[in-house]
Amino acid sequence: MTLSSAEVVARQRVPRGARAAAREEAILDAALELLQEVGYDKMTIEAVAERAHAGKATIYRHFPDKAALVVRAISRGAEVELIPADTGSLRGDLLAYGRRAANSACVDDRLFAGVWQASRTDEVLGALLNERMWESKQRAIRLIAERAVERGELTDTSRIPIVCQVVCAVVLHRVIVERAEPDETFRVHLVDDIAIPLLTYRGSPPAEAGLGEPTAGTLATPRMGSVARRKARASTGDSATAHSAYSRAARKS
Amino acid sequence: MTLSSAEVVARQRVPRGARAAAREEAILDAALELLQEVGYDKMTIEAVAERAHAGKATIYRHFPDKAALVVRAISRGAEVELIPADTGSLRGDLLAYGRRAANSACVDDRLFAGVWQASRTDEVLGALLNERMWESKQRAIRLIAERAVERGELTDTSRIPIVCQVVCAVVLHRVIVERAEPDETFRVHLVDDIAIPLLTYRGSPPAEAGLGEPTAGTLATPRMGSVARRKARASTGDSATAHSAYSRAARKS
DNA sequence: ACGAAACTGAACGGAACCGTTCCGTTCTAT
DNA sequence: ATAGAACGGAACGGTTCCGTTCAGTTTCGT
Repeated sequence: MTLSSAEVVARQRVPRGARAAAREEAILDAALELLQEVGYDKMTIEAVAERAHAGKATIYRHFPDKAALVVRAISRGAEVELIPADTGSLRGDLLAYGRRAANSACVDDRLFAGVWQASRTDEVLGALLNERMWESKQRAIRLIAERAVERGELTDTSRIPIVCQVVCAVVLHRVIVERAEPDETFRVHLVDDIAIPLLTYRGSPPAEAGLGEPTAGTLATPRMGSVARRKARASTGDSATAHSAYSRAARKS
Repeated sequence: MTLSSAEVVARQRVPRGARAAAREEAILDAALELLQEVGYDKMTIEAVAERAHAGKATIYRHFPDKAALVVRAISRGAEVELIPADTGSLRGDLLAYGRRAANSACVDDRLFAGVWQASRTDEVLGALLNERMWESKQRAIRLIAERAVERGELTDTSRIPIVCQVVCAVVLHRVIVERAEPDETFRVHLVDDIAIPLLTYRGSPPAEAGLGEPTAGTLATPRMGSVARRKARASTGDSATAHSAYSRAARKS
């Protein structure tokens, strides 16, 4: 009569042991590959099973349904955070990070494009994408910029958020719209022609008036939950203090 | 025995007349709406028929299949090119263009995200997206920058392509990743904190060494055909002469 | 006004895919 | 070594969607 909640919720136990872990890994790898190759909708469980040399039954023994499999597959790669190396200079840090992050950025962005539609109706997936595609990279670039401030290479911190946004955006554009890889030529271009000019620009400071939330009212999907955003803020410690009105408004949401 | 090619190819004639044109318009409108709401894969012919108050048979009388319907729907909106108004100043032109283009950019970018996966295996769709999402906007921004050069507001033309790329990228990022609208606050930010700093930056000129094609070899989809690209080059007349090595390499492809 | 063309709505076959179930085999824990 | 857990493979219902066909109605051209 008294069933533990685990027994009620988990209708069939998830397999344990060494073999089970190996199969699960193969399944998640196959799923992640297919997600960026054909996207969420065209990724079939049968195809995942075939690529992982697994039976469909095994997949459903490990994951309750397709959505859960996708969420697990995507969150798997996001577990290791990429800490930018300290090369001693702002430009060196940016280029070094670009080299290390190029491959994963390429994968991430294609993944993002393949899963974006599905993430509009799946809040968990949306939060996951937001973290992996965007906030994680924001943190890395912010860290690099803050080290440059400590070195004295940079005095104006108000433009750091802008560069985070622009760098992420241009890489996404490169991979998705231009359909090309972020190769070395591109990375040098991104650092020398875009990031550094924006960071060192000495004009009137970023506009301070006219805040206001971005008007998300007409968007079909509710904006992201605040969990991931709060987590990001905590981990970066808000050490860059002088942000433009725009970036402050964006963070507040 | 002697059948005209039209009779052979078109197994059933496409309806003619005033009513047919009206139905076709309603169908294309419905398709375009659904494409940005749910994406290519989840857009069903039944849903298009229902939203257009049309029978499915009518749709298949006008279009051979789903792919053709989607291509026609997307190419429809791209027919009117948005010519930026001349307000007398660079900043004014950029803001004015931003205001006029904000709505369509929002639609375009969501559309892009919804159709991107399908465009990887459909070359026609890919070329269409490239034109509508990217080259069309590039031309507009380039025109604005060239007018600023004529006015004397701008002397260094080498950074114009960079700004085209960055502006398009940041708008896409705003709509797709940040999932917010490109409202007035954002547009001012984009112009004052990003576009103008990049255009007026006076550092060492964009790098001249290390050209090389972007390595698109590992991409599953063949890069864009050259038709749309050639058209874009012809219409802008190559009047900005001094481009960085990066932008020259990108154009050459 | 009247025949032809075009339309809506409904139904259908065929294919794909999800999630489940069964069976015979292989691995694992003890 | 052996019992039981986990596996691959195949098959199955149920659902969805594509593309077609067929009735019955509305609109157009002449």
